[in-house]
Amino acid sequence: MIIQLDMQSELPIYTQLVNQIIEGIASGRLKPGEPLPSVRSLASDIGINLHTVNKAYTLLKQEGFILVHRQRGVVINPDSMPEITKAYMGKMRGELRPIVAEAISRGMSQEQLLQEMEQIYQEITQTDKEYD
Amino acid sequence: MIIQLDMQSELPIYTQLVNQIIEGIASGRLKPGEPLPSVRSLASDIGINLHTVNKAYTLLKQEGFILVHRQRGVVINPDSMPEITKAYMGKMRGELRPIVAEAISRGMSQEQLLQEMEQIYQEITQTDKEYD
DNA sequence: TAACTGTTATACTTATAATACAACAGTTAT
DNA sequence: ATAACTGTTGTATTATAAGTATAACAGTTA
Repeated sequence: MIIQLDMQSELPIYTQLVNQIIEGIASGRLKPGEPLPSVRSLASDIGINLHTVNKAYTLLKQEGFILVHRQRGVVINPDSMPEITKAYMGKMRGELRPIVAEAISRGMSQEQLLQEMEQIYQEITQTDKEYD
Repeated sequence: MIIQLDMQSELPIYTQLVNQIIEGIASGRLKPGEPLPSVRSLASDIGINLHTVNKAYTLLKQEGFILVHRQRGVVINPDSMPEITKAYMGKMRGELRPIVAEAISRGMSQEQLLQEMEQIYQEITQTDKEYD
């Protein structure tokens, strides 16, 4: 699992970590049951503090993306992924809304916008690569 | 212009202000040339500090959504809206990407996702209302 | 026994968000 | 003229979040 951090980003480090791990799952690079580095080794590898990694793992655990066996380590949830709950849909719409509004203000058509979304979806799920 | 703030939100107040004004423009409720409340009156109306409103206005001005005449006040840009620049597209894609990734992880299909986006686009631009 | 695992606790630093109070320069209506 | 308004700027303060540093605990594994 390759992690790319932007220290100049306005996004907190732990948020960037969460995002990249979720994208790893979405892309298939991280498969169910696959182990993740320990909080200490990952922190050491990318040069950040243990607590920052721990915060990201804790969030991912609360949502159900990963499982934590007390002394065995961290793994991608081997059984299931988080559901499409009403709470999640509300969160997602709340995030999309200002993005869509700005696009409209700038004159972007619905077709353009949907095409961008489709493009990103394809980029993430592109099947022409295998990760083993 | 009705402003609805969520003081419990993780989003800063000035960000909520920016978002709501941009959505006002996108929906047509705020038309080109239309005046916005002064920093003091808006701050007073919604019970926040002058500087918080000023920060939101400054950001909107920098992007080109509003114009500020030194002593005349603030208006929605009467001539043009910000363009769809490469920088903007990069920002937009960077915001969409983690949202799409999470949706994929949770098993949402491309069709479902596009439908949500379309729904939000329609909600914002619905033409069955007139704002005069 | 030594090296590892997640977890927890405390303390500290830094940056951002928001507020409070004040003033300046220019405009507008009385 | 003068009072009331405009955006702008400055400084100081408080609160919260982010990140780091150091340390320890309990259980696992080689």
